[in-house]
Amino acid sequence: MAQSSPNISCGNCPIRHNAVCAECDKDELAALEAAKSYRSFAAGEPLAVSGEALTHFSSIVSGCASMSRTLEDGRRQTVGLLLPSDFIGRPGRATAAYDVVALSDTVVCRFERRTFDGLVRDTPHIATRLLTMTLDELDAARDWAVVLGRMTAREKVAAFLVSLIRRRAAATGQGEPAGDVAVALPLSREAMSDHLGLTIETTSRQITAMKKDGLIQAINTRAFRIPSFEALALIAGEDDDGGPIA
Amino acid sequence: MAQSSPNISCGNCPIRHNAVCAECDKDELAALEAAKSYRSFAAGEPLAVSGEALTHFSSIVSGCASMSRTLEDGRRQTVGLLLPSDFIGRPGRATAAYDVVALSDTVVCRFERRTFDGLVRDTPHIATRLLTMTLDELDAARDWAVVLGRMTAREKVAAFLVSLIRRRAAATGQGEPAGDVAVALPLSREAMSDHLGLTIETTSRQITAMKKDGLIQAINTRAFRIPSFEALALIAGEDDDGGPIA
DNA sequence: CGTGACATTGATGCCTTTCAAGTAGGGTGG
DNA sequence: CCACCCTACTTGAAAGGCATCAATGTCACG
Repeated sequence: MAQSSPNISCGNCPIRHNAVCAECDKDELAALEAAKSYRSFAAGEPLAVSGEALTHFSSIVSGCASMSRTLEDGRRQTVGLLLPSDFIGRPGRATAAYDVVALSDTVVCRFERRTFDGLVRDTPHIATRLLTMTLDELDAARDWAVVLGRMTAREKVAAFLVSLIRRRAAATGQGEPAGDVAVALPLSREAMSDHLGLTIETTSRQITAMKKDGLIQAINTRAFRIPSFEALALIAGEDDDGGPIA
Repeated sequence: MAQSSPNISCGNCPIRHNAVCAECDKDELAALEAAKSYRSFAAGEPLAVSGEALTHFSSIVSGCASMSRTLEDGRRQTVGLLLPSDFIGRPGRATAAYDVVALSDTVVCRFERRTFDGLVRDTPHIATRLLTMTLDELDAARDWAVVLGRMTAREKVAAFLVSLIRRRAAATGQGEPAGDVAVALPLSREAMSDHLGLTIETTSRQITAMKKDGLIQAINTRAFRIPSFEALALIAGEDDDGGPIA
């Protein structure tokens, strides 16, 4: 069950320089320290349920969660993969728009909704950071629309791996990945398929085929070695500059 | 060719209460009046080109534009349909992330990029409004991901018509559409297909089939009568409360 | 060592794409 | 004013990719 977690100091926080608090100075941080609390969720637990009250604004500190919507007949589409520093909720809204589920054990740093609304209103450094992050998320969502709308199953799987590897590298302060890289999948084939708009079977078959083609090597079912990141990115529909093909 | 257009007063502006300026008071508006300029684009003209410099932050005043990305082999996905009050550009970025093309004759109200960056920094009412709009756009982009990833061709077409009708109603200050409604398509079958992640042929076939089923009636190729908005929304995967199905 | 969740593999069918041809509407020039 | 033409749209036939249904395999855990 979801549990409160002991507070850690913002100074030691792993997402200190990437989350909504990234631009805050010492004084502002003190105000956040006073208002924040931590909570941990086990893999599979819901952090939010679409349509229901969302009492807190949360930032992922560690772990991984998916944001998704499920249609009446069971079809499900993940609309975002939440990694450390990503946020859940929005100012001025009391209801969750999507289901959010922990994919692995996850810790969040959170603020009561009304408290956070006040922080956004009174702390320009939070407001501007939130705007930047939201604009980034918007670009990411739009980029993903290209994947969902126009790419083949194989391209989708490659694009997913590429984006996962890129985000990992960015989060650890590394530059653009290159050459031989490893990637651990924080999610099941089902969660992956929901993200890609594919069935589990199609996803699995594409992975198998990509192994046969030497694009990826299985370390285990949830971890791959990628002999050539560039080759993978090429399949994902990108030129070798790291951007989408002109 | 793109042309400068005579300025109109913010007081008479059709998007005064919906655009980034919506929350501005009289004094702030005066600053905007001084900095703004208008420009008009004929249908088919580019407002922005992906990867190239974007010198201005623009708001659509009238008309309609599409934001899209084209892959090397010609596959194209529209990532956003821009209607009056929607904006193009983002603070602090000098390069366009997507292609933006006018679908019909379009007028924009715009600010030089650096001027706008200053306005966002110094005018809280603009910053907060921009945040709200960006969060709304993010939700819309995520909602559309469900359509692209999990819906059938027919559902996609229905969802598109529903969203178009809803946006029209919202822009003209009406509530939720109901019963017998008409809708004028501001775009070609091709642009529509790019938005839906379908081919022109599939889109056309679905429209034909929906006519046969009595869901829509052709006024002409670019305008339909919808005998029952509710019936259309149901096909688009929504319950009759206007929200996505639980 | 049995059990259950997760993943892979196989066979088949269907929806969408692809390739191709035909139709309709709008504008132009004779 | 009408024939012509260009573009946009529609319709048809066939192919292909992904989904569906079904079974088998694998690993962790009790």
